[in-house]
Parts: sequence; C-alpha cells; structure tokens
Amino acid sequence: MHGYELRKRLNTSLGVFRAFSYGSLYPCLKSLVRQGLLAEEPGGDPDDSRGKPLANRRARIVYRLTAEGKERFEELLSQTGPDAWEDEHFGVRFAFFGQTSRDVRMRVLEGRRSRLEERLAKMRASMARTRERLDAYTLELQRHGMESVEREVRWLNELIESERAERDRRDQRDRGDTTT
Amino acid sequence: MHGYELRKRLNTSLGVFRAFSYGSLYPCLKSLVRQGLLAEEPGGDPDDSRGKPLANRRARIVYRLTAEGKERFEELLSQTGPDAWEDEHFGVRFAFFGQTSRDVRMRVLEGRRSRLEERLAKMRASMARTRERLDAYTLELQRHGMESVEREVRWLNELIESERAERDRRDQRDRGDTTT
DNA sequence: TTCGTCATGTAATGGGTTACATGATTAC
DNA sequence: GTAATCATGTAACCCATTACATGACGAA
Repeated sequence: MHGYELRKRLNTSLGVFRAFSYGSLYPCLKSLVRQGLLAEEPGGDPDDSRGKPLANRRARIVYRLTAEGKERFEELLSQTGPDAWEDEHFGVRFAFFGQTSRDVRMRVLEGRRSRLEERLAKMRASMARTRERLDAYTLELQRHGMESVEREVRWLNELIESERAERDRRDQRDRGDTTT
Repeated sequence: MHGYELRKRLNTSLGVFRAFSYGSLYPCLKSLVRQGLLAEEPGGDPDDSRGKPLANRRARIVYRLTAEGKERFEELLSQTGPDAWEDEHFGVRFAFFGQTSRDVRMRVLEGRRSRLEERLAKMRASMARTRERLDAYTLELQRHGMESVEREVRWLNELIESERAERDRRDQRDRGDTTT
C-alpha cells in the first residue's frame, strides 16, 4: 500500500486511533525502509477513487513488507509482555488479533483485565480517601471514569469467555469426542 | 500550594488525567510566574504527612494566583468555544464546573454532546462502508469504540437534564411561584 | 545501609503536530 | 477561478517524558 492510502484508512476505517499526520507517517515509512523492514516499489499507476487511471499524477510509492519485516511483525504479535496491554498499545494489538494465535490473544486479554482491575482498586481507594474534600462535579467525573473502566472489564470478560468457549470446542473436536 | 503537593494531587485524587511529571510541572510553574499569573511565596515550613515540622528540609515554594491570574482563570472558565468540548480540554473544563456558571456549563455539555454525535455519525458511515472488508476483531474494536461514545452521550444527556431541572427549579423559586 | 519520601530543578530525548512546498487534476 | 483531492515530502515547533542532580530525613 502507499502512504496516502494508508493514512486515509487509519483515519476512516479505524476511527478508534488518533489520526497520524503525513509529517510523521512519511518519515516513519522511510525509516522502516532504512531498517530493512519495508521495501519501496516505485510502481503503482495512480488512479482516482473510481479506479480511473491518472497518468500525469505524481507517482505513488507502494510499500511492501520484506521477509525481515514479516518476521519482526510476527515477533511483535507474539509478545505478551506488560506493554502489550498498556493503554498505548492494547488497541493496536487487538486490531491485529486476526493474525495472532489464540494463546497470545488470551494472555493479552487477561493481562489487560488484571491491569484494569489494579487501576480500579487504586481508584476505589482514592475515592474513599477524598470523597469529602471534593465537589460534586469532580466526584461525578471520577465516578464516570471508574464506570468506563468497569465497562471495559466486562467487555474483556465476554471476549475471554468466548475465546475460552472456542478453545474448548476445538479441544473437544480434536479429541474426537462423541458425546451428544 | 507548592509544586510537589500539586503533582501528588493530580496523580491520586484526579486519577482520570495522566500524571504530570516534575520535568514539565516545575518549568510550567516558573513560566506562569514570568507571565505574572502566579506569585511565589518562599514561606511554608516543610512538614511530613503527619504535620510534624521538618526544619532542615528543603524550603517549599508556595504558589498563589495573582489578581491577573484569577482574571485569566475566570476568562478561561467562561469560554464556550469549540476547544472547550474537544477531547483534550473537556475533562479539565468539567473538573472546574464547580467554579463555572450554569449557562457556561450547559453550553459546554451541549457542545460536547453534539461533537460526539457528529463523531458517531462518521463512525456509523464508515462502518457501513467497511463492514465486509474487515475481520471480526477489527469490527469488534470499532463496535466497542462506538458504544463508548454512545455511553458518554447518555451520560451527557443525564447531566444536561439535571442542569435543566435545577435551572427550572431556580426560575420557579425566583418567580415566587405558588402552584402546588 | 539502603530504600522511600520530601522538594526542587535541568538536560536530553522522543514523538508527535502544524505549516509549508510542489504540482497536476477535477468539481463547483 | 477557486477549492478540494491526490501524493509526497521537509522544517519548525510543541509538549511531555525520562533520567539525572541535589540533599536531608525516616524506616526497614
């Protein structure tokens, strides 16, 4: 894919992430090329959104993962360390769950959940300490923040549950289980 | 208040905001002093958390709003422009609602709500466009993101409703309404 | 004695944005 | 004719973080 389209997709289809600007996207692509993870193909006839070719347009640069790039990508997807479930990375990791093994998926989801439960404990403790000193609006803000976290925990519970169910179904099938 | 305590409060009681580090807090305070919005008072005997005085400790610098600073603060609180309800600022604005007039509060809440409704419309449109192309996890991420926004809209509805109710009660009282 | 807390501060660094430059083409 | 879209890129800037420096104290 070329840079311009990549950015458009990041902005529209994945509305969850904050949009990247060209000022950071293009230098980033170049740096990945220097690292040998991406290869540039000067080809790719420019066309408009309806597929009509536009010969005189500026040439696109189509990027493709190199063998090394794919390796690095899979390495990243298989990592289950703490930064996989911190706020900054969890969203991206989840977006690539389709290319992630179930084992890793479950570990990431469970890691995220326990991270959020830690946070909830801290929030509850701090609310107990500061309840009297704070005005109604600050309290309301805290309450809403906490409910957001609780909601994400419930979401994770459902996801973990369905991963588990899927795994169990698969285990049963593999054992050739014949119980009705 | 002095810098150290300010940072501690920002980290614990207001767990919603990301913690500020000293590396940005202290320079920021100094810059506000240069701008004449804050005044330094070298006083303030250092003490430990139990109030015991600690004579040999490093001296605190207690900051206080100047007249100009208070003016600027109130000016900021009275602004109802778009940036009052964008993601970056809405939380801070809300935290100071206790010091904000009801008129401004309602305009900010309504502004935020219509901002989010715009966003929802875009998300729905993009989901309709991309439903087939995306895998289950990406879709799930989008769905969850959309529900988060919908949830905030419901929260805003409740807040606006209760502001309105409060205003109506006050109007009635001021008119000396005697209807049972 | 070593760690954590109190308290302030600087320097290096990082990761992003905005604004600008270029240039053709299409839609209003 | 003027704006918007396609397409890439650079430079200036902003804002925050991390790591470090200083120094005394209390607790394990």
